[in-house]
Amino acid sequence: MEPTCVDTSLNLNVIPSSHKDLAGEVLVEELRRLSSENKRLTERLNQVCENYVALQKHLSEFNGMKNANFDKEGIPSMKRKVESENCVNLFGVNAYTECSTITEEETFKRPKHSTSPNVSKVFVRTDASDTSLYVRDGYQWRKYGQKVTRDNPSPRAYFKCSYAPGCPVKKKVQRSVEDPTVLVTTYEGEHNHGEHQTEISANSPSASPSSMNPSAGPIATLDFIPSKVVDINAQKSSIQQFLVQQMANTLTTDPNFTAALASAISGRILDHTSISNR
DNA sequence: CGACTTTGACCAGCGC
DNA sequence: GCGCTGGTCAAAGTCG
Repeated sequence: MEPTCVDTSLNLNVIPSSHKDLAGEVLVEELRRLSSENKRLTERLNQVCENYVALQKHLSEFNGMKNANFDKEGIPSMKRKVESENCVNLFGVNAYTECSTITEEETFKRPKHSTSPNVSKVFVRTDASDTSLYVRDGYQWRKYGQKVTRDNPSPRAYFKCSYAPGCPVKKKVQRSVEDPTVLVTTYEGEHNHGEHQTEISANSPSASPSSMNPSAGPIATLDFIPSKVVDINAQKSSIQQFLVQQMANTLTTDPNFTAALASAISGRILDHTSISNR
């Protein structure tokens, strides 16, 4: 399966050569600026696509290795660490990916936790300057502990879902060893309350559904289903959709771009009417 | 005043 | 059995 990337490059080199007045020059300048910005975004997108391809390759290699181990031993090894090296953030700022896995280590090593077999990980990139351990995901969490673990100098925070009374879901949040700007969030269990739109981003203490503001920044959105094997094609298309939406949002919310577009269209219309009036 | 966070203490599993 | 480690508890502090 060949990963395909969305071609979002825009042809912004539509510069009317006959228009040499002041407004035209401003517009040309604006178009140049937008062209360079578009180029930057295209480069960024290419980088994301490359990361995605690398991740897919990594995943297929890992799957091959895992199957080989099962064939050889019949049972999964309890010592294997399977997750942290195989889950990579696909995006840049405040974006995430999900690794729907059941941690073998936790399932077999600590029987007392086997009542919550659904374990999944989410990676959220944050600002380098930010040291908080809060990940906004649409649910309300109550922190009940924090611990420094042996394999990671940054503390691990423990949260329980307080969105509904008696909800068994817990999550652990810890910064990645390799990249301290990445928050690794581990979810355990399933919510016993109704479905809820989940929006994942970093740095929102005590995020409650009512306090969420979708316009407050780039927030990735997707239905979060712990431990379900997500179809890779669906993932791909959702990623592409997300990228296109991000691009469209960036352009449509940019007042400079919309103003330039409006003046360009009105200029064209005026041109057209003045020519037809002659 | 209630909800939430912080943080030290405690508990249980695991390896030696 | 003992020490290490991760996970949880609960009292104290903080905030709106």
